[in-house]
Amino acid sequence: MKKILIVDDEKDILEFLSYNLKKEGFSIYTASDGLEGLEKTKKIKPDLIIVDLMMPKMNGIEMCENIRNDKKLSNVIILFLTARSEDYTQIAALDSGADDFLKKPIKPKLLISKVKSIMRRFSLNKNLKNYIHKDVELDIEKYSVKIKGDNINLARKEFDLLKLLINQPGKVYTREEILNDVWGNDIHVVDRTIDVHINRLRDKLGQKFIETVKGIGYKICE
Amino acid sequence: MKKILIVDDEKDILEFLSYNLKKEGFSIYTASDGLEGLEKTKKIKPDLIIVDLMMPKMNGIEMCENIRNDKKLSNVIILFLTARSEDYTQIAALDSGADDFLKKPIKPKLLISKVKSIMRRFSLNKNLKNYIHKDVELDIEKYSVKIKGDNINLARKEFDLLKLLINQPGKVYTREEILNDVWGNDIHVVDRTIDVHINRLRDKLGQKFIETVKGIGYKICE
DNA sequence: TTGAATGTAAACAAATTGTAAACAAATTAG
DNA sequence: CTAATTTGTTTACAATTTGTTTACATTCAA
Repeated sequence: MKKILIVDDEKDILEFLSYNLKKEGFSIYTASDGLEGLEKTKKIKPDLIIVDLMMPKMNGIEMCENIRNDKKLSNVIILFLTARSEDYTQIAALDSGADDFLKKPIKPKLLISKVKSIMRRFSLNKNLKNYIHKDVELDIEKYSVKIKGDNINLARKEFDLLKLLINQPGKVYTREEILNDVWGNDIHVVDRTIDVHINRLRDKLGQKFIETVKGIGYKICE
Repeated sequence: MKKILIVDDEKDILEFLSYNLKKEGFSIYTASDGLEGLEKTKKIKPDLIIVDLMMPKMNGIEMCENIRNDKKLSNVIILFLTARSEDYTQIAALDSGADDFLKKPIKPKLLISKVKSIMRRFSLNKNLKNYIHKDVELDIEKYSVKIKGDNINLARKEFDLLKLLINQPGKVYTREEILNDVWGNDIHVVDRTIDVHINRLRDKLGQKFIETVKGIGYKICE
């Protein structure tokens, strides 16, 4: 499920956007100022951020710049919410790394269309995603994994498994989730196969990188 | 150099856009209706298309749909030019696969900003004429390849394959991507054909230049 | 303490790739 | 035009890597 973070200081707008986007099946998170938005971005790692240009504490452009300067977050799509459509504002926003605009007043149909369209566009390039956690760096495009800068070699299933887990360090992935994501619904393997791959990953990544949650599944240590 | 195709039936607008974009260093091509636009898209393979919504013969939306349905062209960015900004029009356009909008009257600064911003997202160095990586030097125009300055002879398919891979050293190209790019999606050859060509490339370029990523595809060593 | 869950090594199965060779198609030379 | 040559494709099989299962050891929590 695609995650969308909405950042706006006006409660009405937050609710309005949440309602309309939830209806379309997106996972919605909210924040009410730029600082909170930045924090949640780091925590949640949304696929898309819809952010108001004018906000207290940290405005949208500052927030956007902060995000673009963080290598770990560089893949997120940023959509600006703007009341005024003056050119100079848009230019500043574009330079700060915005991907698109939504003009107030927001019309639900246009909102949905735009969000879907921009998601579609970016899903073409989604293989550019990188994940960094602790000493481990994962580059989807290069299919490479580095530990402290040194390349290590992972087999395909090991890579896919790590890719899943590293999506959200700290989150426990059940065996069922893992089977569904890494193997797919129609392929049936014994549960214990996962354990074997986890074991091999631990050999390569170090014993402490992946934690067992007995009775549930596995997670990457935060 | 990035190629931009502008499709509009109004000569004034074609000239206005051409002038402003040429000044920024883009290669500009033009067409005056949707049909011509579609043909030129196939021939030129532009990075970006700026297309008027309303045109004779084939309107922008139809043209856009046609392009989106052709897998070979699916990466092109499409920017709509629209006089009216009514929502229903925009929605139809977004659904047809448009990436963004430009509203008439067009302001040069906004145009440039928008074009650059949207290009940045798709910043693949596709149309460079020469590639140099390690000891290997590839000249697209001359169709020649040098190793440490010495010419070597590559067959056409070998050349095309190398040209693709050397686009982004380190990036893994899947067999599917390779087939799509080197052979095109309407020509069907067996997967293993790729392997054979890779093998021949290795004989000529040295065994260590191209790396196998088992289960995925091939990449050029960084 | 005890039983279920997990770690782990080893055996086995399956998939992928390297590579040579045969053949087909396209190109070039005569 | 035809023959010779080059290029492109398929195939077969060996080598290698990867994936899965199994069996037994170990751990952990009730």
